[in-house]
Amino acid sequence: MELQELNATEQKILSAAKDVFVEKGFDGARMQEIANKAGINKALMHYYFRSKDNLFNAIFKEAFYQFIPKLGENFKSDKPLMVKIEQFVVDYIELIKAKPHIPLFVLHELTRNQDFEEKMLIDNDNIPVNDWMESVIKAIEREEIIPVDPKHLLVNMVSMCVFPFIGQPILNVLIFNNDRSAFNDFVEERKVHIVEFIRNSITTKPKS
Amino acid sequence: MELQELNATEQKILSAAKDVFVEKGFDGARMQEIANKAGINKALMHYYFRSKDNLFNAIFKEAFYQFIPKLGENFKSDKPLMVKIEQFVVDYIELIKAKPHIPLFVLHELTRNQDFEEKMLIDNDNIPVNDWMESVIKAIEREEIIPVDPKHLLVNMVSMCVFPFIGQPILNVLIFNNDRSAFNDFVEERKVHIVEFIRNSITTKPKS
DNA sequence: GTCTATAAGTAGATAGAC
DNA sequence: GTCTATCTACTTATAGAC
Repeated sequence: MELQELNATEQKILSAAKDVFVEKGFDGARMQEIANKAGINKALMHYYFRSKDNLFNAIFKEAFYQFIPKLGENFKSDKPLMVKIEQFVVDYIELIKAKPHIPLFVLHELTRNQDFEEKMLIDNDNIPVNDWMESVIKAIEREEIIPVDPKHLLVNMVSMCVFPFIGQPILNVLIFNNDRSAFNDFVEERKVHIVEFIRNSITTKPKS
Repeated sequence: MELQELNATEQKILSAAKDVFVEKGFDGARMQEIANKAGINKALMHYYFRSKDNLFNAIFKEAFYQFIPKLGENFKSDKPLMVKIEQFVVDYIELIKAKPHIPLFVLHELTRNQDFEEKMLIDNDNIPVNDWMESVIKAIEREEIIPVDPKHLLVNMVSMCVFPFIGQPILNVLIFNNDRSAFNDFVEERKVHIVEFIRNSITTKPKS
């Protein structure tokens, strides 16, 4: 989306579209439901956005970059690695807590639409994985942490933050006996737990 | 599904249905495509399975229990916890490698269909989370591992095994530059890496 | 059991009045 | 810009011949 002005109607449509697409997925979403939720009719949606595909693309890019955290500023800094990891884990869990359905939605749609790579045109500059790699290697050289593969460490960290939200329906049944507040408490605990779990695994300091 | 006899046609339909539903999801799947893939026509599908919903339910339960690993035999044993963890990680990654699209499919459909709990009638006996909990607590008492919340440890372990497959399209772009064999190597490495990562974090032995 | 033909309903999209 | 009414295509499902 360009940085053009959006009138109130367009904004209402986009907001409703995002709600419905995220909840139902592209295939399950109905233009009629989006129109109803936006308080207008279908014809007006097609006036602003020519097709369902167009409308979807308009909301997906934003959802995608909501899911891909901006590691940039954090990892380019010169703080100790564990400080950066703690900041990432806390911020990322907080982010997903606010929009818990975004990760599953994004990943499902990416799998559905194989040629997304061209569409999304992910610019690796915006998502500086290389900064993360260097950051870990430096920490190893400084002997802040023991030798560890930066890619696996990154995937471990992200997995442990995101997966509970994607697997929530199963966790709710198998672990929390459908007690919704128990799940929320659990996620809150993870901000501390994940950092400690990683720290115990990779830091050179003796354990307490 | 009961353990009744299934004729060849039914099996062809079920097999085709599973392929299409898992690839496209319920909303994206078309009965016509399933019929084509099974080498029959739509009418015959409706003769055996009354509706799309019926056909879906027939394949979903199997997919679900393919995704939920049977921890039973493993965790009821009296082996050291790290031995059990290693066995779980290796077996589970091998399982998902064989059917890499099952996890995202199952989780997406569970989210789509809120009342699945009644439908699936998950019997907690088959999925003995309690055995895992006791197993961890025993290991803490024996001082094989340091004190750690069994629930978080379970979620950590499962997350690190499953998430790479769910997030594969993103990992492929951000980390592996679309080199598919690099992803496969990465997953293979994780069988060892995850176990070591957990061992370093929770065992009482000094690090090497 | 297996097929062809078709019914009934719904989806996305457009025409055209205001 | 916003609406009502409608078109066209597609989807699930069924009727009925063999």
